[in-house]
Amino acid sequence: MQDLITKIKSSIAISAEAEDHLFSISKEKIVAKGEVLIRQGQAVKNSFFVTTGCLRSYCIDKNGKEHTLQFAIKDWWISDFIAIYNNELATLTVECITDSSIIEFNAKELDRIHSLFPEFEAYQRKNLERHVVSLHKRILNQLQLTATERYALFLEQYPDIEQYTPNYHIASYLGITQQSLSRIRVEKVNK
Amino acid sequence: MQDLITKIKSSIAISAEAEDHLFSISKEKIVAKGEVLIRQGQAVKNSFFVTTGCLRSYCIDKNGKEHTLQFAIKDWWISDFIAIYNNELATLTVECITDSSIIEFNAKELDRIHSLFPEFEAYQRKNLERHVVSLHKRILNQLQLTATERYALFLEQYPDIEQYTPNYHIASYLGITQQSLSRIRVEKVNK
DNA sequence: TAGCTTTCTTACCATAGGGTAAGTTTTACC
DNA sequence: GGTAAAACTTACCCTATGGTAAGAAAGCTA
Repeated sequence: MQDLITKIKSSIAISAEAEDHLFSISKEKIVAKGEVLIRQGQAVKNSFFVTTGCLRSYCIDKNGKEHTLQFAIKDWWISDFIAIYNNELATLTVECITDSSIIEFNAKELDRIHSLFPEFEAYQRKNLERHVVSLHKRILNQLQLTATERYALFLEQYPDIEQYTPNYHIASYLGITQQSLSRIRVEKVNK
Repeated sequence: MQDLITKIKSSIAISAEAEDHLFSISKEKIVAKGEVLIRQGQAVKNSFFVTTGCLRSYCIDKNGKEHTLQFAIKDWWISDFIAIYNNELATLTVECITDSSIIEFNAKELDRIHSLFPEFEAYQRKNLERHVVSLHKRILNQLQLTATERYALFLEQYPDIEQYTPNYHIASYLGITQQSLSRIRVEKVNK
């Protein structure tokens, strides 16, 4: 929990009351590799802040193929924001790739914190802005780069994720099959 | 300008002072088809709210190919948020696809409005959340749908955009060539 | 309405990446 | 340490989409 408080305080000043409230709605959890926190088709109640380990969110298409939307490691948030925003059932599955420790928040309680303690607004706005920017970049990369280039960029941008996750999850994030990623990795070694 | 005020008021209550301030930093403009409001490689000062017409943002890759990040029609915002957030030169070009009327805001003044009039925070948060959700969906669609399916979905989601823009811009948004889009359109007609 | 410009279509071949399947290697666990 | 499961690689052929080029259609403008 201290990780989250520290992260927030690096961005804004928060009162003792606000900190207490945040603490009161938080639930620290240890989760095991393979555990599913949100399952496609079911209701979504929570958002998660990761303190150790690695989680990912993905959807399963009509052919049963998985497509990874996001990885989350230390200090990142993960949930099914599509479902939360639209108040729908989950379109994503959120699963633990490794044993992890997380802080669980009820999404509605977390949303309410902005009206209770407006000091969080600026923090959240910066968070969302950064998120939008990184999504813009990802879309542009997907449009203009080859699979090989996207993989190189992934390793450069997220050097810490590789250690946690099998390559086929990275492949599904990049939009290619694990076989293609394997070929790319072979070519890279031979250069 | 009334369009923007109406849109904001549909989401939050704003004071007369806030409305006045917003008005004071706004600049209504008529822009012609082909006009470039932000050019890749140059400084980015402004964000734009569209009241009529259609604009798009795109980047040009190392082979000179254009990739459309976004279209913007009535009631949408457009700019180079990557550049604004990172305080960098533009990675995108924003151009008018048709004669349009827009409201121009200096990005820094627009950002400052949140500390001057905190009532805008909630509005902006909702805006950003919606934007994140739509980007998540776009990424998932790009990962799991074929070009044909993406085109059908585009027409369904944004039926108003087609009338403003040549097909090759839509193709560049979908991540395919205009030749491929042309083939897709032929197949569709024959069904 | 003629003539230019822009946009769209068609055709041909090339290529990146996919699907399936069969290994091989690594990891986890009893 | 042996065995099963998970992850990765390789190979073969296939398909969707790209590149280039040429031509047709549509839209402007004189």
